[in-house]
Amino acid sequence: MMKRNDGAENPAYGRIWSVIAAIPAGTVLGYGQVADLAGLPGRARMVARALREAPDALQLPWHRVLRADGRIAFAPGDPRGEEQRRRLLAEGVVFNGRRVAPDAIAPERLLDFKFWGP
DNA sequence: GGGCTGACCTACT
DNA sequence: CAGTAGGCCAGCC
Repeated sequence: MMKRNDGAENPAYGRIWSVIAAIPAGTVLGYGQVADLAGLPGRARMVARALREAPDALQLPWHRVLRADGRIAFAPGDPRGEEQRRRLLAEGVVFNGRRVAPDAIAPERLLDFKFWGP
């Protein structure tokens, strides 16, 4: 019989959560970028699942993760998306309509430096 | 083992 | 610039 909790024990989830926890306030990242920094290229959807399964005890800045084009992943009107937009605004992230300002998206180079140094 | 689902991505129209 | 189509990968019946 399959364990339903198998995904929560996946070590990849731990790396994903670590990357998200290291995102500086006021900046955002795409799911694909998070996956890439976690050493899991092409697994953006796994990042989404990891966020969904993330325990509240970790207090992850989940609101700093959005789509590659800078839009909120949730559908417009979704309470979670509303809260995400509200938290980002509180951090000084500028919204241009549904998308965040391009300069709010952290370049991968910068985060590589943050993790591994020059 | 086969098929559906999803907090996605890229390219094209 | 907005909307659509196909692709990819892992988790769960």
